[in-house]
Amino acid sequence: MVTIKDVARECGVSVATVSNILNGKGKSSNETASKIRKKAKEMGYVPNSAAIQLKTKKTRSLGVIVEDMTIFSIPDVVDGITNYCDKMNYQIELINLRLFKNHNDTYYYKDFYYKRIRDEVMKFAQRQMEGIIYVSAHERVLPCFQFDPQIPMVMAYSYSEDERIPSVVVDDVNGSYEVVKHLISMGHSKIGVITGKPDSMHAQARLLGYQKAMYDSHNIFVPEYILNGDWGRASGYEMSGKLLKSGVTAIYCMNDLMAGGVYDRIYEEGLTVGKDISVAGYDGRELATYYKPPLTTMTLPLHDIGYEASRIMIEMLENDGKYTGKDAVIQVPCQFMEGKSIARI
Amino acid sequence: MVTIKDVARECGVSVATVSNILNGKGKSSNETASKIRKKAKEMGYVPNSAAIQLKTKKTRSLGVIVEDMTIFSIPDVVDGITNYCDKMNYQIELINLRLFKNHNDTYYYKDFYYKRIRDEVMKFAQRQMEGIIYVSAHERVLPCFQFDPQIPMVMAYSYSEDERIPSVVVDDVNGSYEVVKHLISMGHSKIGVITGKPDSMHAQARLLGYQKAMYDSHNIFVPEYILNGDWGRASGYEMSGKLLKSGVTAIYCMNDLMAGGVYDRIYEEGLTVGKDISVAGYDGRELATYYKPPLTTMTLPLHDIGYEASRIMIEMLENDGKYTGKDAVIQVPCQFMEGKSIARI
DNA sequence: CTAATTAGGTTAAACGTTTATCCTTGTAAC
DNA sequence: GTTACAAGGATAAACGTTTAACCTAATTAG
Repeated sequence: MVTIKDVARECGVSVATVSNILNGKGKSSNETASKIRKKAKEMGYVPNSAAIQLKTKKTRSLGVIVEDMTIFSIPDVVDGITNYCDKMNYQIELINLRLFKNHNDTYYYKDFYYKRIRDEVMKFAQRQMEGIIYVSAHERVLPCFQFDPQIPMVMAYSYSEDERIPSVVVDDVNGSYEVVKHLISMGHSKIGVITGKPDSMHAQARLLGYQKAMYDSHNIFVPEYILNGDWGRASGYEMSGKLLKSGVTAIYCMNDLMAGGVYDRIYEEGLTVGKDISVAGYDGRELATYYKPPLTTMTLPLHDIGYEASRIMIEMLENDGKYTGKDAVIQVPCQFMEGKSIARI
Repeated sequence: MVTIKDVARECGVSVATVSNILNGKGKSSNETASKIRKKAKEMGYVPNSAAIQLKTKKTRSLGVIVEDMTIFSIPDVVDGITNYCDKMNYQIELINLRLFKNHNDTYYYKDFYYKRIRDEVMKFAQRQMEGIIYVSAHERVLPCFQFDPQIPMVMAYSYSEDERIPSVVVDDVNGSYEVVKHLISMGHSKIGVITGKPDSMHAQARLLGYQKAMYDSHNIFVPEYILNGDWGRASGYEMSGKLLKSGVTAIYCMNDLMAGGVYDRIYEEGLTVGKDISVAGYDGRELATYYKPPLTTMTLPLHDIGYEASRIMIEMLENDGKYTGKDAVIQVPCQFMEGKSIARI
């Protein structure tokens, strides 16, 4: 490997001069400057980043921790992160916890879980990462960052309990509001809803959006129209049975998977989706475009969440690691995706 | 940040001693040893990895380049890579080229494409990555690594033209062979096949597997049974129209997406999949488990490919960066996934 | 004509480790 | 009582940069 010394010797100048020229600092004649640049290129000089790091204490690297690389949504968030970091010329180190794969249930005990994360954060600190982005599709709040190493952090796609740590999340309330508003605008007022797991933040927020939309449109609140699902396809199938009997004209599922189960049930009863009964989903998964008819749903802003999270991270870095935004929680809007699963009545 | 000097001063010994103890080298009394270890922990000493890197020239980091994080298969391969690297205590730096997103078509011109990759490899070299794993879901061969920096490389999920670079790929021939053998074992002999794009390595290999299975079972080769698809759902729909007329009892699609189109067509003609006509797929996508009936398919060994690629990478690293395996191409077997889409006749 | 400034550099310290070499003691062997 | 050796450490150079401080000659201001 050719070093700055080699270049300096070859050009007959000091290393300081080479360093200055190559970094666009200091002063020097155009003559030497171009000679140095030419030689450096010629000799294939690449600065040793370990040395630079050691000296400047800047790595221009971010640590990214994901809970599971292979589940829906995570890769898209990472895609957004890489997109912005590339633009800003930041490097990314990736840690994939594989939380749902490596370990048995004991792993979920708070202590183990937190210890693992703490260890990884420590490693990142040791490697001089300038900041850490934590990506989780986990619904529950993660209050796990109340410990030592003062390295700036941002949560993407899930919440932090610690208010000093900004969280970039889906704007579920408004997204859900829009879906239901759309159903209403198509003439529906008896709108059943199959929720996700009731203790999930997403389900809570989406339910609020539903209620707000219903309220704003002066629809009477009917408790029987609200049934708890568990995000799984089977629960969509199961709950829609009850809903169909209750006389609703539309079923809003809090994710596309459950909507799949709802489709199954509807066809089983000899009805047709988008004609006899309407269905709306949430998530905007590719899967949903293959449903027959294609599902009307809300696309999650996964890429944007990653992008925004890294934008905030780098902004913090330029500000002494402190977050200066007014809200600790940043809501990113979903995008409406119209299919053919909703009838006008 | 507390350095080794601080620890040394605090313990009243030299930095060399601290370094030796903490790295388990040299000799020293148990007394000082334990004192140093205790103090170090107490003071929260973490070694500065930039300094270590500078001195030892070892980073224990691998660069991973993926062409697009968000497309099917890539995240699972990365998952496999992280799994093995975690075990071996190697760190990962990620670059997501976003090849199909950022740029218009001109980008695909060989020169641009190669230049981009070369640039990224250079960056990795500068950052002292010990090796690079290149992950591509691209079908075509990538002859792009014939350039300077002698940093060890491994290809995952796609082929390299350069024989010095090992490629870890799906064993398509045998996977395809097994699928078709299974169809035959269920009593089918008139087996239509919808291929992927004919110029793709995957399609070629899977076709060979098909032919081999047919030949081994003494089935007559019928050219009309082989129709070219393009991996897209629509082409499955289209091609199955012809196939149904030609009297086949089973249709083998070279991916699950096309199989979806085939299902559509079959139901449109008033037939039932898994009864009147059988369908087999390839890829083992989650999607396929939601088909009705669930599709019988071959699951790609994506995790294993990543795992194996990094295993080979690290093996190379321990061997002066040279690959010593006998084959430049490592085939990883698929796993058969039985659905209910194949009738016994 | 002198003093101040500037252009175009050079010197050397510093970043935080590792590691080969060197230096004391104390003990054992003869 | 000398010689050897080992145990337990210390010294200092080196890794490849950056950067503050310094130097010299030439130009400019007054």
